[in-house]
Amino acid sequence: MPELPEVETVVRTLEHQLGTCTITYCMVKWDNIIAYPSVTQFIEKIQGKTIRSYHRYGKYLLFDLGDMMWICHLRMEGKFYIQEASEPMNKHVHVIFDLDNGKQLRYHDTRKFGKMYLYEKQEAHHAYPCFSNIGYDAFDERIDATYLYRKLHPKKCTLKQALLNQEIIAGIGNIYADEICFALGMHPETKVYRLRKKDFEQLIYEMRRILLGAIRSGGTTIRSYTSSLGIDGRFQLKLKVHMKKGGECQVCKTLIKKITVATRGTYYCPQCQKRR
DNA sequence: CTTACCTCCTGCCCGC
DNA sequence: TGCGGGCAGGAGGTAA
Repeated sequence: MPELPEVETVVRTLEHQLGTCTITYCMVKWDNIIAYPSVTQFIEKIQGKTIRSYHRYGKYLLFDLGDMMWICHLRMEGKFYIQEASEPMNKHVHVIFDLDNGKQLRYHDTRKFGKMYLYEKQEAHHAYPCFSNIGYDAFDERIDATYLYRKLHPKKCTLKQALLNQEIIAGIGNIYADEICFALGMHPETKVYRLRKKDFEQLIYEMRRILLGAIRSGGTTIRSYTSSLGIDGRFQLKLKVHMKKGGECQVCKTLIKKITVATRGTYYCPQCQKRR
């Protein structure tokens, strides 16, 4: 499940491996991947465009095409591969881009949950319809304790729900939400209105420390996720609670528990993480 | 406003 | 060994 660090890894890898290149031909094999505009329009407009730069916003990838912006969300299992046209086609490749450097950029997505958008380029990110409900990126300087307190203190939701809410902080998914709760020593079901400004300062610090650590190790791999070019992240070795049910807590040796919070599988240490 | 539930999909895991 | 059922999960949608 690509979250902020994995998407960052994909962006950096594609930028490094492809650089500036032109899309000469596009083929869509599963229509529902294309969220906007229509499949026909998407193909028509993207062919002939040059990828000028690569960006990330929350969990979204952005390809700057000059006059247009191509935006992708990998959801659960989306991956990009750069391959020779002669290499065998995997059955889970749903969108194919021929490039002027002779290679193909292939979008692979086992569950077909990913989405692609193609818009006229806008000045600001929030001008794109797919970002209308997306808040600041986790590394955006506008996220500070005051901002989080103002946004979250009136809410009745739990800490884990708040971390997963892309309208407040963009980029955190199920894995890092669990890791951040552990780092804070807070139970994932702690109500956010119990948190003080000081807690939010700590939250921002731990969130960025964990996300940066994951970016440095190339993103996390759990079951399905590999960044483009088959490079696996190695952060899974450093996960402290996520997917560790029945394992010993590294701090206190208590067994890690798994519960469900807002329909998400949630892992935590019952000793280190207390409700407030 | 909040919560609950449904949809999209496939692979995996379980029980028989 | 195989088959059917249940389940996970990011985000958007709708209903209550």
